Amino acid sequence: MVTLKDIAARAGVSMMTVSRVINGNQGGKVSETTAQRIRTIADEMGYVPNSSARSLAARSSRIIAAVLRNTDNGNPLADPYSSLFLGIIIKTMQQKGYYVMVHFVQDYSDITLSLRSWRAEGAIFLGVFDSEMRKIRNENQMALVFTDSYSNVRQVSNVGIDDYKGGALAAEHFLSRGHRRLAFAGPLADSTGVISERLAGFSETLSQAGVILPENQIYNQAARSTEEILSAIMKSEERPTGLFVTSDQIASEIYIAAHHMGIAIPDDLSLIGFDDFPLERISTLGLTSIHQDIEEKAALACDILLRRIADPDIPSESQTLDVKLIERESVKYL
Amino acid sequence: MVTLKDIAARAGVSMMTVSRVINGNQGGKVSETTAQRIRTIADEMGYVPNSSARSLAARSSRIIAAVLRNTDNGNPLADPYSSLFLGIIIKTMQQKGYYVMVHFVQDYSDITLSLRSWRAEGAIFLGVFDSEMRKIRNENQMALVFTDSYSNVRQVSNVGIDDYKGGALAAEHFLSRGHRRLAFAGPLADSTGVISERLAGFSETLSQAGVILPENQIYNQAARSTEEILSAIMKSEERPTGLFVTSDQIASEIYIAAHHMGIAIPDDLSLIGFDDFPLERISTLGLTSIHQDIEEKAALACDILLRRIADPDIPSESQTLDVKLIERESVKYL
DNA sequence: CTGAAAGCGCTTACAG
DNA sequence: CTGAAAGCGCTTACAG
Repeated sequence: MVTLKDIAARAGVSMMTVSRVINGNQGGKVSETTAQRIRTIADEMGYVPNSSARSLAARSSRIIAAVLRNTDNGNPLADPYSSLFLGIIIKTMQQKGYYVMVHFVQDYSDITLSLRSWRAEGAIFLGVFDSEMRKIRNENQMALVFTDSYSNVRQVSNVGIDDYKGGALAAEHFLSRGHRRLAFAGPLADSTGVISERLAGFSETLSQAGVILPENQIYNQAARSTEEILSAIMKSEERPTGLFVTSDQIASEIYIAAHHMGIAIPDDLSLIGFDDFPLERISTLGLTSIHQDIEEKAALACDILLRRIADPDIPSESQTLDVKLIERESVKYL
Repeated sequence: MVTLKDIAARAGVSMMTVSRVINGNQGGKVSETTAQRIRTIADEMGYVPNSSARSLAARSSRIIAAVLRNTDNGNPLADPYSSLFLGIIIKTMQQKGYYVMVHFVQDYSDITLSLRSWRAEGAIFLGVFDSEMRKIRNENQMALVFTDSYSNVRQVSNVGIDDYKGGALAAEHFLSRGHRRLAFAGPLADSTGVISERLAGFSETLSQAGVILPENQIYNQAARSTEEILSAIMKSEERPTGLFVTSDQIASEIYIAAHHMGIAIPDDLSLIGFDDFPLERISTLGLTSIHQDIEEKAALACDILLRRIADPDIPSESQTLDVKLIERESVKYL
């Protein structure tokens, strides 16, 4: 391995001069002539700085940790939403000269280790960490940004969307189309803020219009297959005419199961999804969905993180992005 | 930050003794009594080893680089296949005590930098790196494993599947069901070995049975929308009765576009996908598909990499996993 | 504009 | 079973 020392020897200068040139000669501290010469030599020798050494000496690692909740089935990246999000983070951070290490964490003790071992300068959390948030923040003084959190812990940066409004928009849309009997499906088991907010927005908006979302029309999609849910809906005494699901992913499965079972969407059952996931499939499907801007959300998370790294003293910052309903053809006029 | 030195001072021993205990007291070199005491103190003080320092001193980083080809649209993790694969790699490596850094690379020069800067002990490449493979191997003496490569470079480890056979199986299945006019769709632009092998296996097997796959029934899915392809197929003079696509992802889009356009699968058009992607959607769809075991493939890539890290002198090792056809209901008997 | 010294927090290699 | 010394490859902080 070529080191600064090797280059210094070859160039007949001190390591410091080489170091300054490699690091961009801050403030014109090295004459352009020597700088040029050193750059040429470094290139010739194929010099690549040793990040560990730099990290150790400068106490600055340029590492960002992306922390994902390890799901039971075992692959956090099986979820297209998380994958897309992570991809944007990696790309953005890389452009800014940071390295991204990805950590899947199961329980709390994993987290501190992940963050501290490499002296990560910042961390972005994907998934639900509400219950550990306070401890994470207290034990780790680096820049942290959470996503989609509904914890009440103060002094924590978070990027989320208006999930309640998303549910409300779905309800309003159904109501405006004349629907009065509705159903909801989502991964309730998570009991994450995100899902319960969407449900709350949906059911409360319905209530306000005098429409009740019956308890038995709230389906836990994590516990039952798509077919089971659909057939339960279709067999209901007071059969729902519309179904709101908490992701386009689920909506997609509903479409296919429906097609299979001879249920026409929207003729037999209207459907609203969530995410407006940027995929040809979703638009071809003609799925009406609550739009959230994943790109913007991820970019914002990076942005906040980078600002906190640059100045650790700025106050924590939480932002809630707006959502809107994208109307396509999956909701029928009654 | 708590350091070895702090612990040593508190315990009244040398740094070396602490170091040995922290690293698992290799070979019972420290008495269990002191070891116990040191562990307690380390826990109390919340000691987390500094990986940079360790990496620098031991010349062993315990970092694995996952290198993904940066796609034009910009997010390599928008592809569910890559995401799933990466997830398995991260999970597996983490279990073995390695850290995974993810790099998106555009052109060749990015790669060496990514690998060397942190002195990664190994790297797994996802995507097509055939043309740079030789240079990558020559310039980086760490353990490397490529995936789905069709380069003829020797002394390189690769994990792939029998893509040709996959195409052949699809052809045989169509033939056995009486199909004689067929079409193919995939991202030809890539001109990756993977896609052209699948095409070759498909078209050559057809040829051998006296069936020609016409040039104009080979669709470049990267250049045309799913609807365009479908309508081109349906408008053909000699209308194909079956379509083979190179991923379940594409098949999924075909289903939806077909549904939209009033084309029944398999009644109007039979369909075979590729991957047998582990998703409820695919099985609900009833898609007949060529199965490849992504879990096994990723695990194998990790396995080979770890063995090469453990012993750099073992010969490079390329493995080709088998594929099989999973029959569901998307191919009609003619 | 350039450099000598000290140190970041560990491990290796040796000595006892 | 334990430790003192040297060094990994850089940067910081200072001096000139």
